[in-house]
Amino acid sequence: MYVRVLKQLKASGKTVISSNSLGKLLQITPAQIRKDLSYFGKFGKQGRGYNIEYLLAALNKILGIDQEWKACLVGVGRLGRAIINYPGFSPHGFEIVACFDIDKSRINEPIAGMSIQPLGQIKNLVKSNNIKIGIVSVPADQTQGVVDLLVAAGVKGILNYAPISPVVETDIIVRTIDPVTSMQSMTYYLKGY
Amino acid sequence: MYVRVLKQLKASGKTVISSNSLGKLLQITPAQIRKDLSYFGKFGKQGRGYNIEYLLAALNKILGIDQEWKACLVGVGRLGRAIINYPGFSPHGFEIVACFDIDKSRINEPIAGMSIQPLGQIKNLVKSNNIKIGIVSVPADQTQGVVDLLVAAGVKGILNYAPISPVVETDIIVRTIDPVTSMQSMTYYLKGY
DNA sequence: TAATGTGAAAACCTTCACAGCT
DNA sequence: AGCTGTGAAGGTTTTCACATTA
Repeated sequence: MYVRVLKQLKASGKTVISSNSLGKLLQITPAQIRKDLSYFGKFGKQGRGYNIEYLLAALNKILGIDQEWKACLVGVGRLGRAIINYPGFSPHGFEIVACFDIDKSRINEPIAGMSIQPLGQIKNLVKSNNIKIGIVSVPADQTQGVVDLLVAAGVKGILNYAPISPVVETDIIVRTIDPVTSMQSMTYYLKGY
Repeated sequence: MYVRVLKQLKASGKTVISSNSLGKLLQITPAQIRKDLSYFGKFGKQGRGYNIEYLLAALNKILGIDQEWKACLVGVGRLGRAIINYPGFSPHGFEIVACFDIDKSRINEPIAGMSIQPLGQIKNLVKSNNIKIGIVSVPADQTQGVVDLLVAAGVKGILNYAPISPVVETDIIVRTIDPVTSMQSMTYYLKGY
């Protein structure tokens, strides 16, 4: 969130921001912001605030987004194709360098400069390309199996688009994107209306 | 998360589950599950566990997903069209009943049984259709404006697909779906590898 | 004067451990 | 025997408030 807003502020030409104004934008308290940042270092100047460019660079480093990350995608259906063609990843240093599908009729089909590979190739390609992130866009009932394949191949992070919570070892980081769950986590607060 | 897993369990034919087994599936402690549920009532039987169907029905009610929710979508570009045609919402009681775009050339274009309307119609249609949720799939720099329009029209929840955090009154619930942010929140833990 | 960084206090959340029910 | 529901304990997170610095 910090990175997202700081980028916007930088683009808008601002150079300095206080925890107070940043808090307004992020809808969190100024104290929270100062405490959050204090865990990683001292990035501000008393009396002035934070230099946006400097703080942004520091956060990029802390978050590990000052480097390129390679990802592969499993499940080249409608959703998978949309993700592969999504132009938002590469400007942020995320590159999808391989994709896989279980459907034999799709193998070797060209897409975005790659060709679709069979699941059997996951281990090879993950290792040889040093891929650390797997994107999973397969049907729910195939998700756990595919996640297990990816983890066995050496992937450390999973971006999961299926509406289930795959079970993984604690050193594997999973982020699930599920619009229905997002909706369902709103309605509780909307009931009153 | 509970609802998601309980549905799977129900589909698999199971009828009862303990906090222990549920914890394994969700990767949280049994005590956490019992405490979570205890805030809303007593749903289990000592010595047996939770009746899956009963707990699921209770949670659906608590979360407000035992009813239909109407939504509208603003921004009928590539992403917007994908969302409108996504078949996952309606089985869960979420129905997109109107859509809007700023682009005049798209007005009245038919899509999924609707026709694209101009932004000026937001207020009318949100009120007349009792729409409580707005889905926003417009470019980042138009998001805040569109969110303001939706809120002014009476929408109480926003599902935001733009990579920014719109500022809203505290009684408005926002959920942002941003794959890049999801990725960026993983890399911190992946740095070591 | 304006704003950070930070101990201390307050608030909140998770885990423990066990009485009590099936 | 097995498992829930729950006070109490233990941790963690957030907020407060102020010394300090530009």
